[in-house]
This record gives sequence, structure tokens and C-alpha cells, in this order.
Amino acid sequence: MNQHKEIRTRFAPSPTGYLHIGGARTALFNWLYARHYQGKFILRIEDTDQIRSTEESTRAILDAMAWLGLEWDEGPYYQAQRVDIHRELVEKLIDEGKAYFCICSPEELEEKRKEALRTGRKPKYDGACREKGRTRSADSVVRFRCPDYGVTVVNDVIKGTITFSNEELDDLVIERADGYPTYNFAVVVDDAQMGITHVLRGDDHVNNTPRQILLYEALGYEVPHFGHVPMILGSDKARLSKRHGATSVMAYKDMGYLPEALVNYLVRLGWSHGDQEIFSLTELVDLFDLNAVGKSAAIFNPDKLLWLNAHYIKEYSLERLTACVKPFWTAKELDVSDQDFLNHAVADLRTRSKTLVEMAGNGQFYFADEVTYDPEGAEKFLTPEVGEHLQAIIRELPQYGDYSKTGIEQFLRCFTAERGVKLKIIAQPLRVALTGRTVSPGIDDVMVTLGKERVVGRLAKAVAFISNAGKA
RNA sequence: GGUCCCAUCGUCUAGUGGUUAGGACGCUGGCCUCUCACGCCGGAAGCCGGGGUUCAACUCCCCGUGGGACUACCA
Repeated sequence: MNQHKEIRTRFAPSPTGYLHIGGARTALFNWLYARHYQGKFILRIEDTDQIRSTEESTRAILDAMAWLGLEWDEGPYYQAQRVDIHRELVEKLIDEGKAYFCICSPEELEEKRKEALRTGRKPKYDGACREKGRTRSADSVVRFRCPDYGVTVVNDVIKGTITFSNEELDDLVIERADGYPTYNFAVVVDDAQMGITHVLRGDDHVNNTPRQILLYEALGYEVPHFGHVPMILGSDKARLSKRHGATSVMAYKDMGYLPEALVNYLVRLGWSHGDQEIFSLTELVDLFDLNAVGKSAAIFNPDKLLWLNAHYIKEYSLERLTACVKPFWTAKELDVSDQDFLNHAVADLRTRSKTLVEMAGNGQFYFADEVTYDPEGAEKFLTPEVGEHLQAIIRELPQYGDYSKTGIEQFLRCFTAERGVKLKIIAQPLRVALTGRTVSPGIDDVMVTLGKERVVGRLAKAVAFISNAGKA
């Protein structure tokens, strides 16, 4: 009967920080799964932790989702706004005898836990208040009565069948003393009421799943499908964290990464399609499915992400790429108002930049009013002997008609042939004179992009620099 | 400690009982070349260990070992 039921997935971050790499991949998998089956992707903010949740975090997460291109069909719903519903259902469970009040203090519980650990017993709640018939009081919590025997089976769409003994599960708190529901309860109620058919999340939730299933059953809800995606680890195989480098999605934007690169990288962490490495978003929607998601954890590899970023920098349309780098130059207070000039510069730079930040740095010389010479480069290449060549170019270039790439090539070829020198001899000095550096895009490209006027101007300055250096 | 998950080059992975174990990043040799890149061609590098099952195991089963997650009135 559910054969044609619409697929509904969700991403449910807690707004206690930025959107991190792992969360982004979870969101991506949910989004892709929903899109692939023409279902719906729902965004829900789990902000029931009144102390740690912030509005900036919510904003940051939404911004990051938007940047990645993961638009949602419903929401964002805010869990904290649904507490009345949660409380009502807690009440229902109490009435039905499936939950009870507990007045054990956190300190007391902590003591018992330590004691249990010390004596080698399971550190689970001992059920002290279970049969006491307590009533609500200022610091009472509500606990769910878990079955003491039997098993709960999770049919995980990624990991397969996982069986848990109910004895391992204790009576978890479902409503805190502050009246707010706990995660395990709220997530069940919300997922059920929002009609979520597939709960895809990090596999750090596997152990929560049996108790959630018990809650679904106690509440009379249909149990959704669960899929637990493996974790993303740092280079030391520990859970990915700040000490492994940037973990915030938006930090990657700031470092000059393209969203396509991050998405492509993330999707391949745990999912594959034969030998294919490069996937566009639309291609992913077409190809993505859960059966190709792996079971083992993956280590985050910044080098591969960098390679993908370089790939997308090469593949982007010039217009789009230019629009993306432009802010990085603007931030350096460079004049990038000439769109045509800008486009040419970006075209020169794109094959030699792995990030937009790198590109902005490499291409700074195009827009600088004054070229600053790399000291070593200047010493090596801006010598009296080349000063003469540069002067000759200043004389001959304005006369030269064809100022295209092939024209410049031709010009340099003739120029060097006439003077009996190799292009090699003249290229590096020209490069330093025009860019200030010994490394740059092809000298002909640089000359064409800069334009005759800037070239002659910069060469004149270089000649002046050389003669000044000679006097000094 | 307990519960659960995982295991193919350094890393991401393909593999689905019979393959010279494939691809990609990175590394590396070469070509191209005005520098640096890009691109192209080549190379090194892997089935965690031990038992089974089978004519045949990277592949299936068991046991180790290793790694990870969870074990909150956080999510």
C-alpha cells in the first residue's frame, strides 16, 4: 500500500554552531534522496536546548544550505515552537502508563553511574522512581518506560539489520525538568507528524534508534525507514573537528572554494558510482541512491577537495567564475570595475589557481596601480642588458598592429629573432617588469590582457628602475 | 567496562566466488614549454590476521586484531 508513497526526508540540525562538513553531507544525502524520487526535503531546526541554541547559528546554517544549493521544500520548522504538541504527547504516555515522573536528582544519578562503572555493571538508570507513582513537581522529569526484555530490530537501509536487546536500553528522560522535550522524544514526534518516510542521519545515532523505535510504537506511529551514513573522520581517524582544519561549510566559501566542488567532494565520501569522480548536481539527482552508500567511515582529504575545486574553476563559465572571484579582489581594494579586463585576467589565471583566494593573489598585479617587484626576480632579471631590450620593445610595440595573442607571439618571435636572442632570455624580464613576479600566466596572455598602454607604461617603469639601480 | 558499527593502495573508492584486483587524489619519471600551471603518457603503492565453507575466496561464515560511535534533564 505504501508502494507509491511520496518520499519525505529531512535535515534537522541543532543551531548550536555553524553548518559543518559532516552535517552538510547528511543534508546533501537527504536532499539528493528526496530529489531523486521526486519527494520532499524538509528542514527542521532542533532548538529545544534553550541554553545552547542561538539565532545566529540558525542563520549561519540556512546561509550555508543556500550556498550549497540545497533548497528545502518545507520549513524551516522550529522544534521549540512545537513544545505544546510534545507535552501533550508526554501527557498521553503518562496517562497510558507508558511514562512516569522521576525525581532522582542529576547528582544522585551521576553518583550511581560512577558506582555502576566502578563495580563493572551497566551504567543505566536503575528505575528507582519507576513504580513509585510520583507526580509532577518543580524538578521532576518524565521518563519513558522501556520494556525489560525482548529485542528491537532496526532494519537500516544502509547498514542492514541491527538487533538490540531491550535490556540494554534504560528508561530515558523524555521531558526535562524545564518542561522541554529531550531529543529522542521530540525527534520521534516531529518526524512522525511531518510524515518523514526516511530518516537519514549520521551513524552516531545508531544507538538511539532502538529507543526511538520503541517510542514510535508507544505513540502508535508508523516506524519510518532508517539509514545511518558513516561518519567523516579527520586525518588521525578521530571524529572530524576543528583541529583537523576548517570544518565549517562557510569557511570553505571564504577560502575560495566553489559550492560544486564541496558538494562533489562530499558526495563521494561514502557514495560512489563506478569509477566516476565528477558529478554535477543534476547528474547526482539522477544517479544518487542509498544502495551505493558505503558502510565505513571516511577520512576527510583536503587535497582531493582542492583538486575538485581546481577542476570546477576550470569548468565554470567565465562569467560565473569572474563573478565569484571579483569579491576577493574588491576585498583587497583593487579596482576591478572594467568587466572586460576582469574577464581576460580570470581567463589567464584559471588554469593555475586551485582556489579563488589563490587566484586573487596570483592576479593581483593586473589591477595594481603600481607593480611591486619581487626583489630576487628584479635582481636576476631587471638587469642593464635587458633594459636595452625593454626600451626597444617600448619603441616598437606601439607601431605593431596585431595586438592579439597570435600577434604578440609573432611580435616576440620576430623581436627575438632580429636580436639573435632566445625568447627565454626576454620572457622572464618581461614577466618581472609586467607582473613583478617570476611566475605568472603566459607572457603573451599577460601582454594582451594588460593592453598596449599598460604594457608600455609598466615597461617604462621597469627601464627607469633599471637605470636607477645602476646609479645606486 | 557494556552495546552497536566498520575493515581493498597513504586517502576516497570499484569489485559482488574464478580479474594481470580497476579508477581518482596525493607521490613520482617523462613529454609539452617564456616561468608556473594546465594537459598528455608512464611508474611505485592495497585485499588486517587466523581458521573454516568451496574445485576455487578480496568476495561467504566464525574467531581474533585494529578503528569508530554511543553509553546526558546535548542534539
